[in-house]
Amino acid sequence: MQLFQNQQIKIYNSLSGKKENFKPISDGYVGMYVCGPTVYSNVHLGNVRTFMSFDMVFRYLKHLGYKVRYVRNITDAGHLENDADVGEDRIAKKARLEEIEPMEVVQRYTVDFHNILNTFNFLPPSIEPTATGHIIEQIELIKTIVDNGFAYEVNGSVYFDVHKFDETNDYGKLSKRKLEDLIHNTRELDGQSDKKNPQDFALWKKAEPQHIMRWPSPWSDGFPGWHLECTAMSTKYLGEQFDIHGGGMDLKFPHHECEIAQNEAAKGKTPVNYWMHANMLIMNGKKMAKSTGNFILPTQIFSGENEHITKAFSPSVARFFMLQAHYRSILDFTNNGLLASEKGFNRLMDAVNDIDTIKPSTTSSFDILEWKQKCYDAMNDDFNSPILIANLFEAVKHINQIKEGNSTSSSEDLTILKETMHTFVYDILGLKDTNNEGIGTDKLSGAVDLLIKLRQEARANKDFALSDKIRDELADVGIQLNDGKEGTSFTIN
RNA sequence: GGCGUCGUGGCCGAGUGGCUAGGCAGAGGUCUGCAAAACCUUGUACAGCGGUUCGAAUCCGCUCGACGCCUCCA
Repeated sequence: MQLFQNQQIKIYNSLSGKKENFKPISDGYVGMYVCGPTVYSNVHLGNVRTFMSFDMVFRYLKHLGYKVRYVRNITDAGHLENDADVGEDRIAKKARLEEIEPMEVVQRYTVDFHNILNTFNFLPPSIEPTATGHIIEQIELIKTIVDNGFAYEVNGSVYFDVHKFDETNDYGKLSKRKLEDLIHNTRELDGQSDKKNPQDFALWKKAEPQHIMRWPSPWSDGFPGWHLECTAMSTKYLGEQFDIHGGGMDLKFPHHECEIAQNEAAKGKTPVNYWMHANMLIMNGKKMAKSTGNFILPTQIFSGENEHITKAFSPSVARFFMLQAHYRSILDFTNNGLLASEKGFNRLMDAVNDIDTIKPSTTSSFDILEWKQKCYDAMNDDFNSPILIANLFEAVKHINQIKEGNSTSSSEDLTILKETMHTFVYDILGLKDTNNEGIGTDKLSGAVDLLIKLRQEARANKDFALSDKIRDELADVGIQLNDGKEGTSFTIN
């Protein structure tokens, strides 16, 4: 394994609001935690974007030679739909509606989540813990927080005392909120509340009699608060302090803020060195969210069956589309954007494939090492994939110019070019050449090659009726012939 | 109402105190029997109004607009 740890990465840290030089706690090792999905329905594309951003981070850190422990949880304990003390949790609600066990809901959508991520060519995380598998750790954590005086029990439920905490610590440092402002702006919710203050959040909730997902605890039969699981699991697998914590921008407050508070209250330490937040994917200018119905499912993109798109797109095209925007920017999902990305993606892949057919020269007209460093520089600058992609297109242009005889490359440089392109395109961006999959590996290419030969003969005999018939009918079944200087090749659409 | 992010050429989308982002579309060209595909060439944009500066689209202030969070949410 080649090491590239001399590359200095800068990460935008949400906590400081600045780009900071990345320095892991232990040299050569990185601990990264990312908040995973609540598995109560199919993941939509917005969810995927967040996880894709961190998949790219994971891939790049690994490429640099870091030993990365990447923990991404599955939230399979239901949490309430609102902050009132009564109400149904999302998983239980789904279970009731579909007349199945809550754990069937969890299983169904966990499998769906994994399938979708596999289709998008995600690397699996190192550990994928579930909330329900860590109830004991969560109860222990609550006990510690209570012992430290930062939580109180009321009627079998335990709440985090935000006001008490804020006397000695800084509640709101991540989301740049002041408790003072929160007091004035917290909405009054219906229902009786046991909380001392509306800003307090639940660590443990006593279950109503009909609540199915419940566990025994010193306080009541109940279930843990939502913010708790991430603290319990990140601490267990990454330690009380670790390097990177990621998640969607919408989790910054209250979820991540509460995680910090829980850690500080329990361990007296601030848990995370670098907080990273991926921005939202929007559609039609509005946030993609299950709760509003404004969303698109990955399977609809692959099939084209959604009113917002005119055709199907491959997973790699969708991936490429999302990586063309920086992870901290809001990205608007549009059909035109996908269409543009698809063409660009195909051009990129064609060029990567063409490297093998290039004839080397004795000299190079392109500074390959400088270009390679520019690729690293882009990624080092807070994982700037759009700049990286711009650089990759510079190489595409170079490759095409060589083919045209307007540029040259030595064979050593070609080797570096190919290696670097493969590294960034396949290993780091995680793209796959889906369009040309299957070509040359089955009997199809032999058959098409025969048709190409027959068409060549027809053309030589000036039998254009026949040659055009072959061309057009192949096009009808999705095989496109490409006439070039070196003969005719084909692509499958 | 509070906090925060943002407003870039036809579209998408980077970045920066003075020097080309990139992709798509458009235009011109090469190739071709004709096409398609491919390739080459081509664009001087940064919401508005003030201010700082030798110089700002980039820094500061205000205005307008969009979005996000403040309640489950990637």
